[in-house]
Amino acid sequence: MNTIAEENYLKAIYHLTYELETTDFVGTNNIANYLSVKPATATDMLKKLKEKSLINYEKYGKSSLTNEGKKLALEIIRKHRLWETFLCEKLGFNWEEVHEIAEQLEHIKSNKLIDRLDKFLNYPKTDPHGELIPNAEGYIDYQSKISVADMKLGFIYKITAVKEDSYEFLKLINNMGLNINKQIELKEVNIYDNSLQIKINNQSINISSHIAHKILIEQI
Amino acid sequence: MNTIAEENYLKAIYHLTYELETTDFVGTNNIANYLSVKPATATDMLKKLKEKSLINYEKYGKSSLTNEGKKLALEIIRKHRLWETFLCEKLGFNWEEVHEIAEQLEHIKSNKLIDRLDKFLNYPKTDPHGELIPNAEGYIDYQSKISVADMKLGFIYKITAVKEDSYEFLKLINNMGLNINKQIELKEVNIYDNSLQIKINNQSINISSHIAHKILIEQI
DNA sequence: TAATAAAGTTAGACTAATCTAACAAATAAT
DNA sequence: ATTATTTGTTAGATTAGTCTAACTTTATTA
Repeated sequence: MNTIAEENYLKAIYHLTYELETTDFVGTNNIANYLSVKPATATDMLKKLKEKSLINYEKYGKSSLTNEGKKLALEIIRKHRLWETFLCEKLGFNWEEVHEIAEQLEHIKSNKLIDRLDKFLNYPKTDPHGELIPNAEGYIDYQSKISVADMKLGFIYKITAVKEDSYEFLKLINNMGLNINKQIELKEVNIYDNSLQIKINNQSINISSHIAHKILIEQI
Repeated sequence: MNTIAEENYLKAIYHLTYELETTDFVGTNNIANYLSVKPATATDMLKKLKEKSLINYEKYGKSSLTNEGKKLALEIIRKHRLWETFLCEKLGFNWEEVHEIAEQLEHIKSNKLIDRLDKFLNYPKTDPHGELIPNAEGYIDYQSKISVADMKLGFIYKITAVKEDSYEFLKLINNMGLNINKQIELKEVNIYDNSLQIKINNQSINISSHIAHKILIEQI
């Protein structure tokens, strides 16, 4: 079993490598800065995590997660995002308020608890910020995150979900014929305003960039 | 803000004084034993809690909670019992499984969280074990816990709740005419088996001690 | 009431996580 | 390529919570 501090370092390394940086390795100062501790403190913890085979670390070198470390980091991120979803959907918090509380809840130790929570929330794929939630095996379904704005020419997609569920938004996309499971294809990007020409229902329609980002799709 | 260890000591002293013992003071060994730590460890913490004005403690003497300490202890107990209720009612845990998880959840810091949870659970008065849940001000409504078995001669009560909700149990008490809001009065205790003669609906009926403990009442 | 037992405290040590200050290595810049 | 800057490490100290071992106080009992 790992301490809360250890879990926070693993999570930090995960975010820095896979979400904020382009490289697969992160520096000690980087980690220290992210966690608001001094570099000396981070050095000590990196040694400890290397000892536990959770990270790759060499003196004066950059660090990276081992497979085991990555798996643990994803477990914590899963917990964090499921709790955030719970706080917003069930307890009515705004998504700006939930982060701090989820930072505490993510360290509760009980696999059964988190699996039951997942079920209670109906196995959500994304949290209230739109971030993907890893499943119990630590697998992230990146497919489920691409939106109409990410479509590439020459591929066919289908609409799977929307990111906003206000009545007004749903009415609009319904009027445009953009329904779940409909097939959709990119024809052209209008340089002028980044709006898209889309083929749907055998006709070409124009979708604003704003709307395009809110409609999730999957390649078929 | 207090540490998790401090909170656990306050809770331990509360339980030992108000729920397990008859006196208002508890010994150091008693506390240490309850928390599975050595007496020396407890001594150190007792000094610290005295310093923070959360307990009354004198060298070689017994300890007790100050008003502030008691208030904090009740806050933690409130959180513990609300989380237990959540785990059982919303996530489908059995009541034997929830204690360990609630021991962790009770230390999450956020008043807003616990008040929202309380609302989400519809302001429950007791947890799944039948223990009373203190309200946000630390007040425990002991009235709501007395059962038919606690009735005194010469007072009039009304039925407010039941502690078991199996179909069979509800059918039985319905057949006996014991419904919510009905007025009820004690006539006699049968020494033979501790069963009670009760006046209800203008007739005298016999209720076994077992059933009597499961029907909650309130004096009117 | 004096001896014994039980309860409680003190002193010194350990671990985890943090810090500051001094130092060392790696990278960038002239 | 030598210097300057940035990055990272080491050593020693601190705080919280715990331990063991030795000691003191209070309570019990013969």
